[in-house]
Amino acid sequence: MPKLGMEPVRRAALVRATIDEIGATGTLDITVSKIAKRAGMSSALAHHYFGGKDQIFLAAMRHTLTVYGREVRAGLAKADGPKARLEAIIRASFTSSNFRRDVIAAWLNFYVLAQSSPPAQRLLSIYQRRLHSNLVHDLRPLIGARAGPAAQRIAGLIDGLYLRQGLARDPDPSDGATRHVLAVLTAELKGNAQ
Amino acid sequence: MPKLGMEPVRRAALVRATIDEIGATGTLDITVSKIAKRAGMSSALAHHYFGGKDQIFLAAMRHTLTVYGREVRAGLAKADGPKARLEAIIRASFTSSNFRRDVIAAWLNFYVLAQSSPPAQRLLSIYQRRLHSNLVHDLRPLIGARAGPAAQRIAGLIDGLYLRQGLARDPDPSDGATRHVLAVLTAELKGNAQ
DNA sequence: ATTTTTATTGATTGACCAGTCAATAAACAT
DNA sequence: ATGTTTATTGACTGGTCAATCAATAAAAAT
Repeated sequence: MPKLGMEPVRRAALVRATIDEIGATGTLDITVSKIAKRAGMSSALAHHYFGGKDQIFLAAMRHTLTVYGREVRAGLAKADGPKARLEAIIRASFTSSNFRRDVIAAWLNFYVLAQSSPPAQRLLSIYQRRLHSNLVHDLRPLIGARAGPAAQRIAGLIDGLYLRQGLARDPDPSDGATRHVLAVLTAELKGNAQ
Repeated sequence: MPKLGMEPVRRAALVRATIDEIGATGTLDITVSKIAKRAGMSSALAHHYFGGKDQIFLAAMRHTLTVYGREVRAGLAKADGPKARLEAIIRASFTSSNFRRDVIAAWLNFYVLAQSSPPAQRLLSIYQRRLHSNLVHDLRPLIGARAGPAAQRIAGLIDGLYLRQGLARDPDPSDGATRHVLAVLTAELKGNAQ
């Protein structure tokens, strides 16, 4: 039965199945067999393509980060001027593709893993640095030297609201979180945060 | 050898050992045997007093929450007026006893667990509601109807900065986080966040 | 035609671990 | 003295799971 060129198809299926499985259980305590079954293959094949459980999960997070990065860039492309660009960055963090229950569950487990796994820590740092430098880039022309601290506050607020929303029982539309961050952005631009 | 009245001693030792062990590994993926060894007893005894692994961890989080609550109350007792009280609440979240690596690791794992464990979810809700109502109580006299949304932003910022600090490699003194939250508080009080 | 590469899985191994239980013994109660 | 409660553990059980491997087979290359 072997059709050639299956590798990318299988990898993609495993990545999606991993996020689905994490979303279904909430935990990273899932078995390779379950992921493989969800992706329609044997666990041996999953090992064959990824090598091990950690690498499957890291691939899933790399994918999540790629999707997020794409959304940020898409938003920035349409934005005109620093303020519009800042709003685009903030909105991108709460788009429906990043704000789904399963994706949030993956993020939470990713945070936990980042404490003990250097590759996960590295991946997380990439996300954090990118967000920070994106924010600073567009805050600087508006508030100069205060851009750095302001960016830290906004980034912290994004992560915190993301976390809180992920744990809320009611699936509040991401609107609330977005508006909250925009409100703080406004305050930062008015220079009243000190 | 049995000395009587060991139960509270053993329980306390297990709670402390649990947080230490989580801090050492970063994961909740720890064995009862490891915890028990760290606490100087057999795993059977740990099971005897707590019943199961989940219950040991929940007890550890209940303890953490108790310590945190005590610190909030201690801060509030010394504060005079709404603004000083708000500052006390914020400072309490970042005291050295809550801001230790192992405690933060426990929190992260607690967030993950809260997605799938109703008792953990309940415990987390208690923390969140308490923080929110504490903030609203002292924001209301200062900014009236805007207290609710402002409290959500401040609570989100606290959680987000806590999370970010927990994942940073350099153990930045909690000062930075505290100052950031106080800065946003100032902005909220000036009424410029919308 | 046959060798090599790619795809695929069932079965197995080796390790780990949560939870149980029977057994031991000190303290206390009667 | 005898019985009961509390403390304690070594040993065991049942189950789970990551990772490996040998075996099967289709496609591609020679």
